[in-house]
Amino acid sequence: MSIGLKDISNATGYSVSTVSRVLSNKISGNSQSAAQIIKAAREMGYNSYRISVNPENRVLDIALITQHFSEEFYAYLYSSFDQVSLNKNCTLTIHSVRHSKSLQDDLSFLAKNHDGFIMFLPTLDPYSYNKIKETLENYPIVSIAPSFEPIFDTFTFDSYQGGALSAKAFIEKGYEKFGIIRGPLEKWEAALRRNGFRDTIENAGYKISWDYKGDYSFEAGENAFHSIFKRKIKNIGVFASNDQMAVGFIHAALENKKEIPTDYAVIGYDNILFSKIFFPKLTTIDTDVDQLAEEAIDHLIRMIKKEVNLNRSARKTLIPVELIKRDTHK
Amino acid sequence: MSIGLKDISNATGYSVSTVSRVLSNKISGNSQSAAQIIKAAREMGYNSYRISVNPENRVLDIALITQHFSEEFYAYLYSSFDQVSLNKNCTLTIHSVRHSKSLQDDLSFLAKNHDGFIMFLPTLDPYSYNKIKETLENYPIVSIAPSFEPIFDTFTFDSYQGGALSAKAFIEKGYEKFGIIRGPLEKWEAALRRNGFRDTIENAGYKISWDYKGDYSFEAGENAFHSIFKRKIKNIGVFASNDQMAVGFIHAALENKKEIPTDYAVIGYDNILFSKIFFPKLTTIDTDVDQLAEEAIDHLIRMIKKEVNLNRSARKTLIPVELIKRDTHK
DNA sequence: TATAAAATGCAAATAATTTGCATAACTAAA
DNA sequence: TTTAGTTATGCAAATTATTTGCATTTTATA
Repeated sequence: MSIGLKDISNATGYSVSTVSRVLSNKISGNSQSAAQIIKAAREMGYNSYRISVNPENRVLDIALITQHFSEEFYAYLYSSFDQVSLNKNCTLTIHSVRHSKSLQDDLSFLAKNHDGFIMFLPTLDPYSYNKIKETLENYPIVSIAPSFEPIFDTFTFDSYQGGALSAKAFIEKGYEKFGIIRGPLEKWEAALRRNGFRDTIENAGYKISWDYKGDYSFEAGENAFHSIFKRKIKNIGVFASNDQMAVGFIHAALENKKEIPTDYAVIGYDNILFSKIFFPKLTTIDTDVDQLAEEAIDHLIRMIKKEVNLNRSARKTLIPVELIKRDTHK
Repeated sequence: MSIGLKDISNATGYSVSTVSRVLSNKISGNSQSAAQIIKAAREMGYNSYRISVNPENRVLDIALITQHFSEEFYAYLYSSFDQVSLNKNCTLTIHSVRHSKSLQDDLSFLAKNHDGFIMFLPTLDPYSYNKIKETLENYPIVSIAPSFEPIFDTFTFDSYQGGALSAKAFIEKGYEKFGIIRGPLEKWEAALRRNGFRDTIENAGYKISWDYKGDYSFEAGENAFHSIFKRKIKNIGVFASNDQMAVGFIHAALENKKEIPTDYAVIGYDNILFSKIFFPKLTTIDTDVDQLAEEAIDHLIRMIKKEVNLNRSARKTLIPVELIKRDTHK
């Protein structure tokens, strides 16, 4: 049922005529009441274009809910989703809730103007996720943020596999000492990368002899080098949980006249643009954002078309990752 | 005047009853007519929430019209505009028209759902800009793309000043030989950066002894080095039109055992994240995207509130840039 | 080509919005 | 505090928009 003046009248307590006059600007507006009515109209989705038409015939409006950060990854993400949604005949709009004052309200509003959400909110806590699920019951949502227990159907990269691939690459080349520069473990994907690496090393009968707790920053990589340098460990395979830390590590190593990969072999994670530019070129784990976008949007469309049962419990789909062999290991 | 079934009926040739039935899903939909009607409804903005209410009392909906590319710069741009629009009590949504089949149609549609546009379409030709201006007559639009002759009120970085600052930095440090790695000159800002650099060099009584035509890519920077290396020029101040080329140049120089800044001093442009990470740390021109966003949105809001006369000819505002002195010159 | 199912348009019925008018609330000046 | 002028509000009537019953046409399928 679509929202009319009567609904806004009920919600605000003003008569239908007043609501009408405010909304057609026939009243200059005691700013009090006018603002109140306008706000309600907007929030309730007065006149919003979301017809009860079969989605089969329609261009779907999809919202990518994210938190904008000034990182290359976000540009990749938006670019991929843009391309894919075009191919699927959807219109994609991007909304940041990074500075949102009330996530519930913002999402409710967006839900009225879109057919479904792709959500990338990696820093959101499970409580808030559940709140969203309650508020937007049965609304089509796909999450692409790594999480332990998914609240919504989730598509995310196989971080465990990424760690395992790195370990395998070192083992195959005959390394016998292994180190890791971890990401912040409260981030689920950082824990997975570490576990994948560690389990594979240990299954092969080795162990991790050096473990540095980083925070994904370039500086953490530099500090990691100084830590390992002090301990005079050498000829070791180092798995960095992201490329920034890997680059920071190598940077500091080069400043200290060390050789890469002779003294320290390094594998990073993310395959950022600079990883192939950096000297030496970085061996790293590549994530195929296009594939992620493709699968996430496919699934969301099926949800919108009610081809997926929204009442079953949420499941998680892992997108495989790949090792790109370059010049910092071997 | 708001759009009703009658208007859609007129536009499509179907009776009001048919339109009504299609739009309320009472007809399964001969896909032909149904699709036609639904499309028209969407395009004409049936039921779209854009009330003729005084913008004073309202949250403004602003669209950032862009072309998504996987470059760090876009992440910066979105992040800045997101933050600023929040402070100004606006809702910002981001729309890519990179793969748009009909720019006119897409923009017309967006215009019905937003109060104004921030446009960043640096690759668009003047003809298309003029087309947009015609189609969306009197609709509030601010452009932030560099252009020679602005069609819309434009806020853009002072690229000429950037080139001039680089030249001055070299001259002050006593350099007497100067080179430039140009961006593609069909890009207006690349021409400006070059002109600013050249004019300043020539006004000081010197001349540019080496000029390489690049395309903003890392590889162009590498090739630029090989070109200058063959010609055995040394002790020269090289201004690269962007950081990627600067980094490419330095990268190739280091591979060939040259010293930076001793053999070649380099100044880049953009201050990308990696410019301070790269070894040696890159001297570069910094652009304050937050300031750009702030001024562009301020102006757009004034346009929406009709505090700016939309009929006067478009003007261009230049946002100053700044030289960040690091380790690749001196 | 026959036949059933779906789509369409007209006009009537219903629903939503706007407006005239009377009254209430507020504002500014005496 | 009073008062005149302005603006806001609600009721009910008027207008406008949308939906629906019914007869007819078109389309799809055997």
